[in-house]
Amino acid sequence: MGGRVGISVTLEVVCGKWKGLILWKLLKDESMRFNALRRSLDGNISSRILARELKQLMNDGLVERIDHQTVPPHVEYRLSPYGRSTASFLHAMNQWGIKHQEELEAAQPYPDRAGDESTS
Amino acid sequence: MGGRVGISVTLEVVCGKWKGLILWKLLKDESMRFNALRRSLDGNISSRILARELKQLMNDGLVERIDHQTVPPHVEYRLSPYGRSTASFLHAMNQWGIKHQEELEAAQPYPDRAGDESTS
DNA sequence: GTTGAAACTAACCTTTTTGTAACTACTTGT
DNA sequence: ACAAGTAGTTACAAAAAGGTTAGTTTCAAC
Repeated sequence: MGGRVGISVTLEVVCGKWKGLILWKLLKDESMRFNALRRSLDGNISSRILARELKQLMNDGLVERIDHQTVPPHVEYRLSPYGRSTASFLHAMNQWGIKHQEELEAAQPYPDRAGDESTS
Repeated sequence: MGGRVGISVTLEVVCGKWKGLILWKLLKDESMRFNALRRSLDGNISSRILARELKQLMNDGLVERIDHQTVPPHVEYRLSPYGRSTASFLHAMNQWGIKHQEELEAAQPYPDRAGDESTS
């Protein structure tokens, strides 16, 4: 036994291709509309995925949804006060990521992240 | 444009079901043998997966493999000096995870992390 | 002399995650 | 009238991640 530590909880919340980026974006931009957020994320997250990610983040109490109840819909997403507490580790992760990228570029000519394919 | 930030790099390195736990374990235990590490991780990571995770972590320069070259094999894994720098965000993630778990338990009677299934 | 442990690897399979395309209702701009 | 934008949803498909079983080599214990 030694698995159920804080780390695993945090990873469940933040892991995946988009969650971290969404939180990071909302941490900087205060509040964003659905499609604006969508377009800001590298341009290629589908609405289906974004909707689901946001739903999960709301479920975890990190993101709030403000529906302005207008007829061409106007909905905004923002971090909850608690959601903003993720800044504690997101900043650290961001710092490290920047450093790590430099390390990798300096050390490895071939950024080979395969690790499973045949090398014969 | 706005995707390729430090966060995404860090998530690529640390994400998934096991990487974070492996780093966390090696951060505390200094050096571990393959099967000892395996058994310490909740008991149910397969050797195939552990081998692959370690390979990727080595590829990223975070973990070192020390092969004692004995005939019933004896191999140890440990964090590289650089690997130990992940402590900067792993500690923060761990802290937050512990807090978050308390928040969830206090707030939500049903820990429903589904978010995709039919609700009809 | 069969069993078990060491550190893996290969073939195969299942589950989870992510993505695509089309479509909803309603309104504004052309 | 017709296209486009708003915030999504549904059905379907692909890819990635994770897991199972068995097998390798050599020695030490029973």
